[in-house]
Amino acid sequence: MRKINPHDFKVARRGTTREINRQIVLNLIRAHQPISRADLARLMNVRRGVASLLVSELLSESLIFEGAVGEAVGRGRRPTFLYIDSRERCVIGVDIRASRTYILVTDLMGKQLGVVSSFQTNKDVNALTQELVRRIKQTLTDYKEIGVCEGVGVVVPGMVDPALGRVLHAPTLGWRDVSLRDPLAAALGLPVHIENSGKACALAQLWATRSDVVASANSVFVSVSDGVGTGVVVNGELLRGRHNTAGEFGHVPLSIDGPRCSCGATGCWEAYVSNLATLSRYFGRDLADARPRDAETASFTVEDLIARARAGDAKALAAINSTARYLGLGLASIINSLDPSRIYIGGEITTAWSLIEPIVRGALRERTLTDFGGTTEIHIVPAEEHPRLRGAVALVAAPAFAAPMVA
Amino acid sequence: MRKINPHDFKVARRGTTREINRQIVLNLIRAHQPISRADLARLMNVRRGVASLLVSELLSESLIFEGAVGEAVGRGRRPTFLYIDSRERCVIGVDIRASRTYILVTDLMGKQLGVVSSFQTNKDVNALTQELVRRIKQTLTDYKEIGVCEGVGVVVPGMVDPALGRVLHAPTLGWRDVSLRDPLAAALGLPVHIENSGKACALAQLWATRSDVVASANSVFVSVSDGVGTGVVVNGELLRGRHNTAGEFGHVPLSIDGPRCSCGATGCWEAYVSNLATLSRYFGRDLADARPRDAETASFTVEDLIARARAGDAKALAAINSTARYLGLGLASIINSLDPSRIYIGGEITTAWSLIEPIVRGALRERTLTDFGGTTEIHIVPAEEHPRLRGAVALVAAPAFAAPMVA
DNA sequence: GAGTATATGTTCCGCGTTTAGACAAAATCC
DNA sequence: GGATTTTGTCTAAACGCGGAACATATACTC
Repeated sequence: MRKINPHDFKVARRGTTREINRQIVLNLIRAHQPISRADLARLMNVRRGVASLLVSELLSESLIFEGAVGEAVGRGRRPTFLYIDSRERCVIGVDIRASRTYILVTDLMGKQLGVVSSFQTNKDVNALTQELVRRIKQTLTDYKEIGVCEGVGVVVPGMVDPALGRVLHAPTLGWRDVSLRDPLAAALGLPVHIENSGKACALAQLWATRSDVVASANSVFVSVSDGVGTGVVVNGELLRGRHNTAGEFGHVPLSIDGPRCSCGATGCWEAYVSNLATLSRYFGRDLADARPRDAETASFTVEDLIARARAGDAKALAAINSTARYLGLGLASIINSLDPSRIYIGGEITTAWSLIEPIVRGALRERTLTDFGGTTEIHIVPAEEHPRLRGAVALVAAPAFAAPMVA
Repeated sequence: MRKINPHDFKVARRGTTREINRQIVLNLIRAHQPISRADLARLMNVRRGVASLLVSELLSESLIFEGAVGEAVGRGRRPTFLYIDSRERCVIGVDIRASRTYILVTDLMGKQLGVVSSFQTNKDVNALTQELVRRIKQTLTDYKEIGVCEGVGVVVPGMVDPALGRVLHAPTLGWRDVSLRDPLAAALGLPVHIENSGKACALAQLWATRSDVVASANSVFVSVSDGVGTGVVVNGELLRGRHNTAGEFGHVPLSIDGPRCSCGATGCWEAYVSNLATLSRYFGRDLADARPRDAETASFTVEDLIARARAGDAKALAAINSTARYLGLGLASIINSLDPSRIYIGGEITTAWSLIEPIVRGALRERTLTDFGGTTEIHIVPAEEHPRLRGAVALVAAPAFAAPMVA
């Protein structure tokens, strides 16, 4: 039951019906390919004639293509299968992180086309832009077979204004109101989209096409690494809020008097569950201590910690279990406030999921308001799936499949 | 950019375009009445012919009516004004609270038609249902001029399944999985809708037609009274979540080690800012103390406390200021997680808004992640506006104006 | 191997709805 | 009283769904 905004609405035009159904066909092909016109008509509950016309429109725009004739199930004419046309079209995803920057090339369906390449992040925006341009151009010329590039998606760990294409604030990069999209787009001659990495991760899961897991239209992505990034999907749409800053659950407090957080406040969830917090707990240091780690501990990662815990180091296990508990307590807040169908968790700590799940679940049950809450689906997203890069790619690929704005 | 759910979508039919535009016209008349066909056509950017046809459809269904001919602005034929037809049609709103139950009759536009009546809540569901039926029938026969009743909206302080029409859990009423809608509907012979009161309050603000304030499509309603109820509106739609339990910000913690909350957990926002918490703070009692208040303090309300504070009672002022600070800290969590365009606050504490606003704002700035956050619009909704009853009414009236589900 | 049954994909026409423009009605200005 | 302007209605064209017929292609049966 959505209210029509009487000051900003979209009237349905003569072609609106067509536009809607066209997008539905496109999405059905995306989700069910290979699929025949007849099956499309059945799924949509329209006559085959309508489906045929919609398909021929998409064919003429070469958004889809006719593949081989399929095998008939019973008797009768065999169906011609339709596919999203991702041949000779590619998308580039860029994940800028504090330490390194990653690049991935995929097709329009998000299928990985090469290896993930990376380089050290130069925090000078101009230098970074130049290096990105160089590497992207290199990639596109090196591999001619990947075809035309449809666009570049860039995700950044910070606040972004996607409309203006600017990074408003990225603390770990030291960026404040820097222009990123337009210089990149100008130098590459390609459309560029930028977005916050937490939001992009949520997008990636929303738009993922996996046969085993159906994407959830109400979900939250929680990325636990140096900080805690979150992205929220409501009704199949990314929750942006007034200033595109919605979804910062990392800075909702567990205890307002708790340890100091990188954001300046105290007791944020992030200050309890970030990798830094977990390691600090292990090394017995004050969580609020921001001094650089000494040489011994500088290269010690959460993965190392988990390895030690699995090897029987009780102190390591205790540190991880503690993080697990706080993780669950924070997830409970997300569940109480949003009641999502599913929560995705990414980040290094998830490699210990088998160890920590019972503790997370226990904390969850402790603080969720309803019994449902404690049973909320939790999906672990391993780092190998590159959720941020997938999200960057989705920024480019998804708009073509989105529902038209109407009413 | 909404994703089309490939397993649950709505194909656009031959009449879908018209359905959409019909609803737009209805909403424009609702928002701008009195308005002429020609003005509708201009607002919608369509030909007058189309607007005329849509209007005549609505006229034939007597959803709208033609009023007097308006005064011409310049020269030319004078416009015939159109209005939502709320003549001879009424809606009944019911607000069930732990202590008392309130009834309000309005027209389809939510205009109050009589006085708000109330009676002591009988916590036995059957008895309460019978009394409600008796009183509603009485009201409808007493005032013939209010016309046909379009339906009854009921709001309850607890978890509701609007689809099944059941109250799943209402702690203050002691209800657990009770059937409320169907018995009422059967006895009254009228459509009945039930919903959680916090969600209804948010609905009320979304659907309110006020010339001075434009409703916000991204807002949060926070109701501070015995407990803390919240309702969230995203993209002009009530946020329900998987089990219709979304929006329980009252049980997001400020400090997990804080005072015990009615929900069983500790340190919930509610445990810091509810009326009980404020009063307990004044009386110097442990916030976690659940013992019944003694005779002296039993009838002492937050309003009394505010009166004392305004009269110069330093202890009273301190108690209120403390609540104000916690209120701001909790609102910061809402802003960080949802970044709404506007927050509505209702409840007794708001009568002290002039006293507490600087403190609330200060706490807000302290914990919001961005500078925008601290400037989020806050609207006070006074009790006299009966936001819960308005919400109950909106449950009945709003569906007729809602956007069609498409794509 | 011919005939029959069944499934896919195309084509044609009907009808509802927007789009465009003409026209009548009503009011003001000169 | 005539010109001008605005409202509201009406008609024809274009568009796209709805329904059904038709051609095509395959498998089964005798």
